Amino acid sequence: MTAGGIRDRFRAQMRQEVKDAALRQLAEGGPGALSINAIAKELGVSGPALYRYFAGRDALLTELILDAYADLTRAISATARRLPAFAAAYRSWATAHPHRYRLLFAAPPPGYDERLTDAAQRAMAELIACVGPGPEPTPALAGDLHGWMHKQGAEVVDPAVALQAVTAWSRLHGFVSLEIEGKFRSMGLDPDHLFATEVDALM
Amino acid sequence: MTAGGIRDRFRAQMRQEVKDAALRQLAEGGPGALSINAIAKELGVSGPALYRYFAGRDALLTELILDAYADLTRAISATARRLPAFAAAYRSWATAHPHRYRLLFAAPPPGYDERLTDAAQRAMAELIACVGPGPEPTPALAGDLHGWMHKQGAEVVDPAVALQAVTAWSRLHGFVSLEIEGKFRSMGLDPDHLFATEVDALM
DNA sequence: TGTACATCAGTGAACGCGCGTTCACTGATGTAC
DNA sequence: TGTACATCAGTGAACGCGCGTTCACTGATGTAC
Repeated sequence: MTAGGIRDRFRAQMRQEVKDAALRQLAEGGPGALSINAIAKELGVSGPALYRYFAGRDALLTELILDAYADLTRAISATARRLPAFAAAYRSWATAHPHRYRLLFAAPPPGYDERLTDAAQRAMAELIACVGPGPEPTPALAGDLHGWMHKQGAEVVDPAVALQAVTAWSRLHGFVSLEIEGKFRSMGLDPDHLFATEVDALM
Repeated sequence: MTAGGIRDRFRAQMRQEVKDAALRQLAEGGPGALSINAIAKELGVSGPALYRYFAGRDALLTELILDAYADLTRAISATARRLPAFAAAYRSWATAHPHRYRLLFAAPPPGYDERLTDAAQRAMAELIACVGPGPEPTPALAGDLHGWMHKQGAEVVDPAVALQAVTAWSRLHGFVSLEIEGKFRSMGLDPDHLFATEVDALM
């Protein structure tokens, strides 16, 4: 099953090459530029060959999203557990891989895949570890937050901390997504300057 | 030129029907579901017929984006000039027309169209009218902000006000885009509750 | 060490589909005399 | 009021393209005896 046979190694490497080519095409062609045939051509192989490695276009796309979540989670968990460091790491990852960042928020392939929400929650757990309690949530909201953390399992967290994490994420996402769409630059504003201001206000 | 002849009226109405069908398809099929042929079929007309009304797919898309900006601007300018009212109107418009809201941030059709940035700035001007001065921007940022408002023409605005507007927009966009992608709901959080909290913190 | 076999990567043809766009054309309709 | 003409909406065929996916098949290669 987990054999390290020659064929298995070859398979793993080829799968990675397919994914790399897919990301390259997403980066160049914008979203919706994920084409089995185009990837095959780039790898110098016929289209149907890729079906040895992925069940189809949707399976490949799903894996790219999962990889993106995992990669982002790795990036943000490698920092000090403080909000400014988190924010900087989050932004760095997004601006370095804008097409992958977009993947996280685009409509997922049809066929609800539980692995996607799991991956998202793993990233969120990192953020929760970086914030302190914010304003006390209203009772209704506290109930929601409690239910969410319960479903997520593991440790019980102060709802005021959970709320702070959600708020920070919302603001960070707003900033980062405007930045990668070039909205600040098209207004002649330097994103670095703006970000410093925004991070100061985050806490 | 601006004749009100029968043919002109017919033309205008048909153009509108094309755009309506286009929006319907965007709403159902997700982004990238804008197809000349599919629209024609929905209108019970052959594909090439639409070329009487729009130069091509890109021209149609550009007009949809311009319409969306204009419609959003109308919605937010119809409110009291206070930030909470602005935020509520902005969110209402976005959640009522999520596919059109996405259009505003998706990659515009190739061939840079100055009308698009103009439309965006008109919306931004409404926001500026709703906020008071925030924290004093750093000198570099103040310079950027000054240049931006200068290019935008008209009235001179305190850079601290402009910064506050940009910040509010960034946060609002973060919240709204997470909401319309269903990220809060998938965490079991009620967007209404969250929004109330976020708006409190906006000011 | 040598041989037979099972595994599996990759091919090429085909299916059915949809896309944006052009072109020459028909036929209705508003308009000018 | 009646007629001739210019305008223009819409058609159907065609072009060239790309897509995801299936299928039967070839040929190499690792593996088991």
